[in-house]
Amino acid sequence: MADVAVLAGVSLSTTSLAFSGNKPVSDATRERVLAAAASLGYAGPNPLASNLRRGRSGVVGIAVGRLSTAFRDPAALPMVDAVSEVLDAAGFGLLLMGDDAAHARLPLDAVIYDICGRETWTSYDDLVARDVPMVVVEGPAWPGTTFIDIDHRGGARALARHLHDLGHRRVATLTLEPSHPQRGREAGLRDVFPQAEVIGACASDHDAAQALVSDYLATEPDVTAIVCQSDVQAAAVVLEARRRGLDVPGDLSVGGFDGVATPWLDLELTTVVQPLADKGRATAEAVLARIAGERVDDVELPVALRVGASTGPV
Amino acid sequence: MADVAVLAGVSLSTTSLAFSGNKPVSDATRERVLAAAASLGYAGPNPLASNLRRGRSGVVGIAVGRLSTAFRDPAALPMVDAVSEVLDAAGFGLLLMGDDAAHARLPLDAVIYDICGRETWTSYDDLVARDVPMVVVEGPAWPGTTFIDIDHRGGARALARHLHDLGHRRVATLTLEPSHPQRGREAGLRDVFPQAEVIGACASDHDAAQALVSDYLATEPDVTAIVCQSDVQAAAVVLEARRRGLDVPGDLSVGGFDGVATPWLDLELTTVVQPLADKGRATAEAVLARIAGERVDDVELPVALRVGASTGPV
DNA sequence: GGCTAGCATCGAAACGATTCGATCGAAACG
DNA sequence: CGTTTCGATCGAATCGTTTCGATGCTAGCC
Repeated sequence: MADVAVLAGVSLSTTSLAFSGNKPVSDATRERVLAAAASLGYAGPNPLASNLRRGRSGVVGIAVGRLSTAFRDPAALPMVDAVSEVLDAAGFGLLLMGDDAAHARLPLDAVIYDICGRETWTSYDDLVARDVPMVVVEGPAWPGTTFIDIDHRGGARALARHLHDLGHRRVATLTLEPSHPQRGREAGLRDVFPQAEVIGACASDHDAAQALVSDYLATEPDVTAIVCQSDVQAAAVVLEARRRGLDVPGDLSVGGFDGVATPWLDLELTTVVQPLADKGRATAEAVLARIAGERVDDVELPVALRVGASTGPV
Repeated sequence: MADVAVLAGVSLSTTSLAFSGNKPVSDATRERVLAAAASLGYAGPNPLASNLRRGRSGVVGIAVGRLSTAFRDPAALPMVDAVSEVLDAAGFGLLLMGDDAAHARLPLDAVIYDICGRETWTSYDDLVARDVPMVVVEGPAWPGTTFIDIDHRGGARALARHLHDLGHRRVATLTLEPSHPQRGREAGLRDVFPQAEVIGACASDHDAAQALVSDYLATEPDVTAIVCQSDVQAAAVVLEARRRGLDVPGDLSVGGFDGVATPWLDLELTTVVQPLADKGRATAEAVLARIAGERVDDVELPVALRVGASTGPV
């Protein structure tokens, strides 16, 4: 940059300003600087140096655990997509943080913890020590973090009421692996069906859900509805029920959660639709605000029951 | 860090060495330094400063286009997963690069372009100017980049031969949107069935494929097999064929590409299995080598035909 | 014509580490 | 006991910007 300054006949500071635009520079000067840069093959301020000086890297970490697990659930993508969109627009990039890596040396301006089932993350203490802002999505409300969530309990309760209204009284549920959202969703169900039987817990994964439900249905249980805690699970339950000759919703009603597309299913699920993109945007905005040093309030987003064709009267 | 040095009674350089381990430091000294750091609440070297000095950020960008599109295809995840794993182990993080964002200011040590249909990327020129190493996976072989690919053509040809051996002569194909892999796969098919009819082109997306095939099958075409260029497409074709009362593979054989799991399908697809994890590892290793300044040869990985239950004799 | 504003520019001081080459001791050797 | 060797430690230079406060200059105002 110094060479560019000399060639353009201006000072180093002016050259910097010409690139960053942080203070007014006359058009003539700016053009002279850019021309000099071009002729010297200078590609603009070195990001590393710029980062040090500004105390900011423009990189935001997102901890989602193993990628293939985290993104297998179609609910994850639109959310991360929205995060990425907002951050991109603000000039920030999104860095995927694997499970256990030593991210201590990476230049992170903030970190997002998304749907983390694990109650502890190896990096948490370190990030606290470094004073890196953290935003937790549907996870435990750790001290010092900003918390973005949806109304798990309210949504689950609405779905349960819908089933109750249809006359269902004997209901079983397939839960997620122990994690934060799981608790609220199960609680909402129990607000209406305190006795609901737990079939088992598994990730939002087709095979796992199908296996659990297959075993369960083999016992010819006396239930008229199964409430799942994700749409992927619900889709698996529908397919498995049919495979066993049950009609959905004639013989069995099935409820989901998330409101994602299940194109391989020729039936619209009754489910609790959560505003995935809004959640992502709220998350990204919280991140930006915290990076800017502002105080940020926790957020809880509403959900909506969508009645599809997978539930019906008893 | 200077304060830590003073408190520990050593020089700044020794303190740095105690943290980085780049040169031997006596155990006693290291402990003293770490203790001093702990008592001062010093969380280790500032990554930003470290980055500038070392000329490296530890961040590798991966350009995949829009996330929700890129990761909807289950073939994408295991590959990125493997990339992330290798990079993590080497202390690098993976930064998702959206479509058009200005990543110019981000501190990137290298960039991966994955399966990019677009022939140009807005960031390419800039990265060349900055001299950032680039690795292109299944994309165009731009000058200066390292190229990781699989044997699209050979795989597609093997699948085509398999169908030919089963007696098929009238074959149609569903192609991907124009992009690099598409070309090789279609070429492989035409090595055996030069006249194969193109049903249409769409992304590796269930709905899109189903729509295309639905229209096509409505014309009651005179074909005995449909070759798809991804498993997601193939699964959609199977379901759509069945919906129209066709038996697979009795009335129609269907071939895929990728070798990913399609758990919602009760039938194993005949497909070309590509080594997704190997591809990811090869990519990450190429990235690391190029960051280290080594010359790296292009890579082409083999694929394998897997005969499942979606193809059968005419 | 003198005075104030305000814009463009500049100099210099950070930002917080890493690393090269030199120095200092103590152990190993003959 | 003198010399060599090697590991631990240290000083100082450097990485390439950004930004604060100051300066000069022109334009506008009464």
